[in-house]
Amino acid sequence: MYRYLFPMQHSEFNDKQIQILQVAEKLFAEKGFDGTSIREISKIATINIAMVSYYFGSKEKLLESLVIFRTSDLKIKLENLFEETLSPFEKLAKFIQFYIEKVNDHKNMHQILNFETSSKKRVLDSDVFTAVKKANLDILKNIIQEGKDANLFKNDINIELLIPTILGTYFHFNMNKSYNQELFGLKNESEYDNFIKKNLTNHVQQTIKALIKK
Amino acid sequence: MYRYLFPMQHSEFNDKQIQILQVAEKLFAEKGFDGTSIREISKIATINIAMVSYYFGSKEKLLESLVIFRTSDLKIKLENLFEETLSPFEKLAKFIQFYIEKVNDHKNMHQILNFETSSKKRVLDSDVFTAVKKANLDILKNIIQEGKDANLFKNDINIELLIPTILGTYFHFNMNKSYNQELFGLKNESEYDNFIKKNLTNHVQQTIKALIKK
DNA sequence: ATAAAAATTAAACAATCGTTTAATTTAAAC
DNA sequence: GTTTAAATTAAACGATTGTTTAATTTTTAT
Repeated sequence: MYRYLFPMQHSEFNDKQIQILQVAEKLFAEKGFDGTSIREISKIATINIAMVSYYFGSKEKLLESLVIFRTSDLKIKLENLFEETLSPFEKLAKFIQFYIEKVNDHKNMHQILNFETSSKKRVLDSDVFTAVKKANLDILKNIIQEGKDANLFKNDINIELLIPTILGTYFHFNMNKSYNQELFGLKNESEYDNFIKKNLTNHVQQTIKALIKK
Repeated sequence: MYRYLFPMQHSEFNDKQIQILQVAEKLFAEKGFDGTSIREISKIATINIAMVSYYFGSKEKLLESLVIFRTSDLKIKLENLFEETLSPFEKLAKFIQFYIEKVNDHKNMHQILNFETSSKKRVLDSDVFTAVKKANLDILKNIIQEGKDANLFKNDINIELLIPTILGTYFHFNMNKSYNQELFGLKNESEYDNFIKKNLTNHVQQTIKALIKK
């Protein structure tokens, strides 16, 4: 009997651990942390109940490991965008497109984080997310500044409030999924996803553009 | 020993029931439905554990009763607005202000609903909310139409996506409360609430206005 | 091939969960 | 004031929770 008691800070997870993390991510997103039992995770992941404690120590530490496992995926990488010869408007549109795309790719993790960060039950190490959020915000700030310098964007823009509008629109759309599926006549999953990629993304792009253009 | 076994469809709740509902609302919002125990509710509401089953039948039915208890509060009442001699721009601004104000007044209930409607654990009677959402949407549609008729608004507006932007911006701001408190230097609760009432509301108003104005 | 380490298992653990019980107290009706 | 109904209580219920145990199997290293 061996025990993984060291903290998993550098996401050195083996295949079995990743298998557990993926099932946990799905179930936590669908039913919430408190609404998901270890037995349920074990059953779907086809492992023994004891393996969760064995690999992660506890249910809470499983959540912490999941966060560590996914943290790197939350950062948007747009550094390359700045080297391209795009106008500030084009850069902004791409930023929005990539951001929504990224968040949509990891919607389960974001669903979990949205609940956990507003919940008073558990305290997740928010420093990591704060850093990620600020890094993503800085990318936007640079684009806006470029547009200001080129005399294309307004000067009195509250950049910090653009993120809530960009992501908030997406999240709110997703939080009312079945309602919106009916409202927009999106019959299946692929139509729904396509609507996000095209219509919703375009709506957000147009919205932000209208707000900031001089 | 008597038992309240009939369904509570018309929110005829007595003082004790309302007391329980208010505590439950707060705790469900803070810790989630599954993260809140009946014993915890009872303790804070200073009632006996059995009273929840006595009055509501079960924990799930307590949630259903809570939804019924609050449903009427979710509708925004703006009929009077149409009788005023306001321009479509002013009406739109007022609509946004009232909507955000209303949602902010019942943020706990909305927090619960946001989780429950996206959760696959329980199924709330969504017909009620769908009706409320559509009614609120219709008010906005009327305002937009008025603006179109007056040749003030664009003709190619996707009205259905305006709501996600209006409410999504607010919800996303609230979901990252502590992050935003630091980012905007909002030291206490009243400063935070004031920021929503003024800055955030103004931001949303400007955003929607910029998007739709011809 | 043997020994040590790691992985996996079934079973049991105590704690907590929502719910029900039966008895008692309080309030309402006559 | 007596009777009936409603409200409230402490205690117990069985089920489920996360976690640990001790034994066994599998893998790795020598």
